Amino acid sequence: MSNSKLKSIGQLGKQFSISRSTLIYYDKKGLLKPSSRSEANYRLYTNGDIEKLKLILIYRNGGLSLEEITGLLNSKSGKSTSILTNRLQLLNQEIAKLRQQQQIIVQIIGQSKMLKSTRLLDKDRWVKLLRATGLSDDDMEKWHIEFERAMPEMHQDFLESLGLSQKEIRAIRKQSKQAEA
Amino acid sequence: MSNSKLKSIGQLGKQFSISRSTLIYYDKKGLLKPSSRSEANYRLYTNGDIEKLKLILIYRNGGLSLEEITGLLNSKSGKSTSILTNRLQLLNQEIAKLRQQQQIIVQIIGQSKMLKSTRLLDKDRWVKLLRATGLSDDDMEKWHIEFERAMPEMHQDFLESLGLSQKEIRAIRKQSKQAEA
DNA sequence: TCTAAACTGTATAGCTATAGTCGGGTCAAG
DNA sequence: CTTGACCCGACTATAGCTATACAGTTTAGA
Repeated sequence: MSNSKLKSIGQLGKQFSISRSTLIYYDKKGLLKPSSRSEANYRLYTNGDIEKLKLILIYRNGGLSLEEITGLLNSKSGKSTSILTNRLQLLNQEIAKLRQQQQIIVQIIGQSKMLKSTRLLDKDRWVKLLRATGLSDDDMEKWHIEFERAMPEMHQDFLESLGLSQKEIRAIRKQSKQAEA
Repeated sequence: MSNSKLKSIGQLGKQFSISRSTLIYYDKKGLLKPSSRSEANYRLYTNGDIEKLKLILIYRNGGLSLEEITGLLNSKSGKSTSILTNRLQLLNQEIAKLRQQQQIIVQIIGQSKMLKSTRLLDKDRWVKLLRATGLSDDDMEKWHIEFERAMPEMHQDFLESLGLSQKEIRAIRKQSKQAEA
C-alpha cells in the first residue's frame, strides 16, 4: 500500500538499526537475500523482504540462532513447534546455569577473606548492590533458603562477614529453614 | 606432601576432565604456564600449577572470563571484589534477558496458529513441557500474571488454544489480575 | 630389540553472529 | 567535474575453545 519503494542496504539498516555487515552476512548465509539488484549490482529489498526481516528480528530477540530462524522461515508448523519448544528448554537450562554461577560467585566472595580484610561490604552495601543488580526481595529470600540448604555453615559465615548480629543471623537462618519445608 | 610428581598435559587433562587443547590454550594465553618443561620440551605441571588450575576452574564455573580470571589470580582483594561484583551484576542482566526471551518464545508459540492447526499441545502437555523444562508452579504463576498484564487478549487466546474451558480461563485470569496488584 | 600405539609438540582452521575496515566503484547535487 | 554519501566484496577481529595435521617421543608388548 504505502511504502512499496525498494530499499537499499543502508536504508534498511538504518530503519532497523542493523549494520550493513549484518545484512550482508544474512545475504551470504541465505537467510535474507534481497529479491533484486540494481544495474550497478546494489542490493534492493522489496516489501516482502522487509516483512521477512521483521520476522527474523522477532525470532532473533527470542534468542534463536540464525540456523533455527532459517528453519522457522522455511518449514511448516510441525518442525517449528519443536524448534521453539527446544529453545524454551534450552533457555531454562541456561537460566539454571546462570543461577548456579550466581551462587558460586557469592560463595567466592563470602569465602575469601576479602570482605573482612578489606571491609568493603557491610550488609547495607551488599543489599544495595543486589538490589541495584536487579534482585527482588523475593529473589533474595530464595537465595537465603538455597544457601541455607546447600551449605548452612557458609551461610552463617557469610552473614557474620556482613556484620550482622548473632540474633539477626539466627532469625534469618530460622526463617530460611522453615521456608524450605 | 603426597603427590609431588610433575604431571604431563595429558594426565592433568584427565584428572580435571579438560582437553589437551584447552590446557595448551591456557598456556598460550598466559593463564596457566607449566612451571617446567622436560628435555623433549614436554609441559610439566607442578603441584603449584595444579592448585592454580583448581582455582581457575572454580572461577570458570562462576562464568568469569579468562581475562577476569587472570585479573583475579594476579591482583589483590580490592580489584578482585570489583571483578566479582561486576560479574554478579552482569549475571543478573543476563538472567533478565533470558527471561525476556522466554516470554517472547511463548508469545510466538501462542500467537501463531501452530497450536490450533497442529493440535500438538493441550494443557497437560504444555504444563508437562514447562515443568520438564525446569519451571516451578511459582514461575508459571508469574508467567500468567505477566502475560495478563502485558497482553490480556493474547492470554485469553492462548488459554483457549490449550483447550481450557471458559470457566477455567476466567479463574486463571482473575487470579492473575489480583496477584498483580 | 623392534615396532606400534599412545603420547607430546607447534601450527592452523573452524565455530557464532556480528562489527569494523579496506580499496575501489557509483550516484546525486552543486 | 568534483565532492561526499553511498555501495560493492573481501578481509579481520572478537571468546573460548575443538579439531585437525604432521612430526617427534615415550612406552608397552612381542
